[in-house]
Amino acid sequence: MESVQAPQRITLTPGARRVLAAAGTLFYERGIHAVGVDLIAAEAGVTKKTLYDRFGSKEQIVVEYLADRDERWRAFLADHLDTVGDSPEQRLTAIFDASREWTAENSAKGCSMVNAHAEISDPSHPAYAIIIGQKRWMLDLFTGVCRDAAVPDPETLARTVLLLHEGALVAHGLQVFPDAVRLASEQATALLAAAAARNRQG
Amino acid sequence: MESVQAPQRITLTPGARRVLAAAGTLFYERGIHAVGVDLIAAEAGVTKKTLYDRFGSKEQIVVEYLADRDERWRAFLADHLDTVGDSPEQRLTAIFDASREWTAENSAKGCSMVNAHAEISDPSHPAYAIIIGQKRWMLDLFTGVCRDAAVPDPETLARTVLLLHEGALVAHGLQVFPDAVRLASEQATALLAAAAARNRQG
DNA sequence: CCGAAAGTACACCGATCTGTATACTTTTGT
DNA sequence: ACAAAAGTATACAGATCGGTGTACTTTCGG
Repeated sequence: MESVQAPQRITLTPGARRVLAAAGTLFYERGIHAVGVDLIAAEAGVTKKTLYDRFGSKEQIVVEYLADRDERWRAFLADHLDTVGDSPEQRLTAIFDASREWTAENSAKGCSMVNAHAEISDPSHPAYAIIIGQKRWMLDLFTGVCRDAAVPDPETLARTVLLLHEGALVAHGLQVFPDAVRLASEQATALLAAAAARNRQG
Repeated sequence: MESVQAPQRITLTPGARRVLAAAGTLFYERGIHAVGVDLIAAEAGVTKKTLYDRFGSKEQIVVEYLADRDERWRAFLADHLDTVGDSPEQRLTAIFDASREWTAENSAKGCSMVNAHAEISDPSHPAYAIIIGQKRWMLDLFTGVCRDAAVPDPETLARTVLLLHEGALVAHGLQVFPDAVRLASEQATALLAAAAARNRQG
């Protein structure tokens, strides 16, 4: 079943692909409102005409930017999950390992969804659904892992793991201390192990 | 001792105070780059001349906005800490209680520092020091609490508590699930208690 | 081989952006 | 009482914003 508010996507011609790549870097590094369409077009080596023929509006570029990043993150994560076994411990570790790689390569300034949310005030903006959707999806993912583990309250554990994960992205982006995602990983797996042990004894 | 990079502050005349109040609301709710000086002046009931006579530039308004919010948060937190005893458990709970109140009243869209960071690319921007400074200060605060508690590794525990705290602000701002700060509070205090118990036994 | 799709080059539009200038009035501390 | 500080009203400047229009060229699958 599709999401209730699936955003409208466009077909990506070669030029559109370069626009999306340029917009992705610029939006993430400088912020959405700080980047103009002229700069995006110039950076992509494309005329503004082409840009508007493909995307129609700057808002649509923003939507494609977030949807594309969301898509790539989920694929990246799926690849990592495919390499490990079915045990909850292994899967949880794999998720955080993926996050660690991803942040090192693509998210030095923190989570693009959180950052985009800071610049969008209107909840009816089509990008809103993507942002909230990814966080809910991550929570559901953690919840599935925790349910598979034999723990007393998988929903609460999953929420706690999400807090650690989101906190780590922030701490990494603001460079509060080194290797925040690794710490989050260790603490999350420790919580899972402790909850499982507690359940076996109680 | 003062911070190495203390930002330049201005004297707040009545007009400047209204500008700062208006800018605070607008910047937080709509984002910094999305708000123009004309709107700030109009909302403050002040002419643009007055605005520029007091602040000199929009960038300086941004600096004052963040410095003021940082100042008010620290004062708010100090008030809460004054009402409780010296025990680490009480102080940690007081910090999260303050956060819960603060987010409910002033931070429905997440942490203003994190949100501002999303819009500022230049690390030499005077606002940068304020943003990073607050997070480091929060980490130091948590570290102090954990050191006072008899736990094996207070620095790591403090970092973990910071992750829970920052994660909660994000989860609250994006409304991933209800009462995220309360969950973070419960989990943080549980971690502190567990670490203290482990230390007494080992 | 040909037509449609995709692209280039470039001029242009109205709105909005940060910031300034001029001339005058109100508030306030001593 | 008086001068300095703080304020109003308003017009303006130059740059940039998102977005459009026209005329021409390139690419490529059936």
